[in-house]
Amino acid sequence: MGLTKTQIFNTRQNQLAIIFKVLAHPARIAILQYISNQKECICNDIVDEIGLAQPTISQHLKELKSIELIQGEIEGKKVCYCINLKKWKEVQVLLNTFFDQTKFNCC
Amino acid sequence: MGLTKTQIFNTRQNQLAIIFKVLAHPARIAILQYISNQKECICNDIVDEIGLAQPTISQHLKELKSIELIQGEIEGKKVCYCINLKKWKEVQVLLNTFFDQTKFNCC
DNA sequence: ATTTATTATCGTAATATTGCAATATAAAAA
DNA sequence: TTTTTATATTGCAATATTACGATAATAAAT
Repeated sequence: MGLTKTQIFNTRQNQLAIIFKVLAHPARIAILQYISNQKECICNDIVDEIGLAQPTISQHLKELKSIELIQGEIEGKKVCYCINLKKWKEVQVLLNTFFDQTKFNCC
Repeated sequence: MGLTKTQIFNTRQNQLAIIFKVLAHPARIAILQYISNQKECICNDIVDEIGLAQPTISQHLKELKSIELIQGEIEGKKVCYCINLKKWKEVQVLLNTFFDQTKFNCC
């Protein structure tokens, strides 16, 4: 096994799980925090800041891009990574909806 | 490798990542939704509801318990699992703080 | 006391994730 | 054109996660 049985869950449940999974790494949390506080957010600066190898950071950035939480704008040989504010807020609403929809009937 | 370098991140970043990781599975999302909408939240009912084997559900419940999102009360040979409302709200606040603290200086 | 019912734990196979060296790609600088 | 700089991709080793059969543990029912 080792394979999540996504087919037995609904779209919303799988969507939430994917979002949580992308956020489930301290490096990706740190990258998001760093990007959001910089005026110039260049990949190479992130490598210096975080302390992981360049390919590792590149891979984490790819995962953050996969759910569009960040977007990269090519500027010559550099890439400026930025928070996708629209998606960021959408995700926050989605997570809050999940937390608010629990009804606590039990115990 | 395959081992997350937690030591290079701060406590808050690691704490957030752990919470996100616990929530990063559709079965655990489904379990939380199911528990929160039942008056009687018995482990065996969860097994019937979700469609994964009993040991698998038991393992997922253990992970949810590990960050105290749920608590289990033994009732004879059954166990009543409930949302830990205090922790639930704490986690929601923690996640919202993370989302609100991004400042979007860039781009 | 034995059986039945409910949940937890162990062991293990399959798959996923993490991290990095090596290398590729692409654009600017020399 | 060659070199340098910045980022992405590939390939791989180490570790983690997912799922489940087998089994243990515990309490109720017979």
